[in-house]
Amino acid sequence: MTLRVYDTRMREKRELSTLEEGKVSMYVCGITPYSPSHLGHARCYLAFDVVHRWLEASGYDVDYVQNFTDIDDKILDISDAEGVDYSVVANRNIEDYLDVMDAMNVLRADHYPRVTETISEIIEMISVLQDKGHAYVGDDGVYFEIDTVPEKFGQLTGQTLDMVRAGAGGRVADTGSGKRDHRDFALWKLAKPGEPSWESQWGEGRPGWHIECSAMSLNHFGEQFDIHGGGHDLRFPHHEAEIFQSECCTGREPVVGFWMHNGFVNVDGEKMSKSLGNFWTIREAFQNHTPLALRYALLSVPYRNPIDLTPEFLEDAAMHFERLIEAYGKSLSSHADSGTDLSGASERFAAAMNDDFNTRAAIIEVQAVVSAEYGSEVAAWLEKHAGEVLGLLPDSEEVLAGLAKADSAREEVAVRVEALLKERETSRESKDWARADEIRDELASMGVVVEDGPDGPAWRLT
RNA sequence: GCACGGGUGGCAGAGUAGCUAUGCAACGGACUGCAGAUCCGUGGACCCGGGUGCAAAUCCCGGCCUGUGCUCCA
Repeated sequence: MTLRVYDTRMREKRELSTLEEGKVSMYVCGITPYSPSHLGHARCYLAFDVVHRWLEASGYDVDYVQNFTDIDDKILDISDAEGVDYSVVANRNIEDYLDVMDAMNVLRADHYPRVTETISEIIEMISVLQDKGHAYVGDDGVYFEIDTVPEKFGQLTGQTLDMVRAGAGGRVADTGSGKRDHRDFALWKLAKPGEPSWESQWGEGRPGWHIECSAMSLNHFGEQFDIHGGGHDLRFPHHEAEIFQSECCTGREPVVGFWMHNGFVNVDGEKMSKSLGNFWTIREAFQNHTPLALRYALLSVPYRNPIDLTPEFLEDAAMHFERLIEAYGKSLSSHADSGTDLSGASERFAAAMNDDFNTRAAIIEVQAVVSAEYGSEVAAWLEKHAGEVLGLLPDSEEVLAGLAKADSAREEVAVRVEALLKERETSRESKDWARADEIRDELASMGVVVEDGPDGPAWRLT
């Protein structure tokens, strides 16, 4: 069985092939830490977490790099407003990001390079580009000149130079900068008074947005690497700019084997984004749903499709998640093998994941196993698939502790409940339905649900 | 406007030519004083119009709708 991955550049699913047998170098564009992370971020890093996990489960040795853009205009805006150093804002939001990702069982990347720790490599890369004639110095910074390699344009979006040159339907006014052409992009921005800056041969300044990723990937992986991931919105200009920078710097192409882009989280059919202001932070979402239930929700749609976030969607996922945990807990406590054959489920699960990481189809297999007869083999299967690969399970100790806690809560009220149930049975025998229902209501107010069955009433706590 | 995606039953979402997707919801039955849980079962879809094929949700052409990108953005 082969793993097929959709590549944005070739616009097709292809069998994964890597530069080095058995190894995968993966770079995913990280956050700009100017505010707490929102659900759009969660979706992205959850998606690539599953990519990471499945590659490892498939036997690959994955080297995963994710950057932090810890200096940027918006960070500066906020640090100005608060009267603190930009690093305070960046560090605070990076911590928030790592916390919520940990809570959602996102495995850490191997490296988290920061722009401010990559300045010398960035300057080196820009000067190579300048030496090779791809960059020029403008009034306010250094720019990449698209016209030096026009054939590289449009690889991820299919746009041609002419159509962008034409002015995007009149939307491109003056560039307000020292660019020669509005399609050129900044490599180095000269500092305005009071801004944090670093020394360079072009003057005090800081890196443009796109160059960091090229410098970091070159730094960690060398001239080429296997997978580059990020949100769909980064295809242009960010990722196309990276192609220009990296390939013009090293002369090697393609810089990236597979470009992967995740779809958006939408609210009312519109992209959730900080600029539109229609976002929920991950922490806000935690108030209504547990981190893992949220993880379940966001993985229940294939990573390239948009997710339309509604309360119903989240509640549906939370329900499935609870069933999963219940099944896992019961399987853990049943020490005997129930003899269920799970090989078909394993095969279908693997086929789903091998088809461009189709977590939706994989979760359907999990749901099928959840409704199978519980036994120790079910616990083992769930740990391997729902746990290791999808990251949906808490520690077994935690689940068992939850069960124990529920048991003791049950014990606490058991005597009283049993007494009331006995009285209710007496009422039922004498067909005093009013009294029987009254007792049931009373139990309900204690959080006890009564379910009559052929063997008499059963009860559980809500 | 241009580019790239997507339009499948109430919802989510598989399916790239022929054989039930699946889950939730709905409906029916069993069970039940009622309710709930459970079990069994049922119905229901392929945006529109052309074309190619013995056969199209699936391929081709046209149209419509929608998302994203073209500006900071996961």
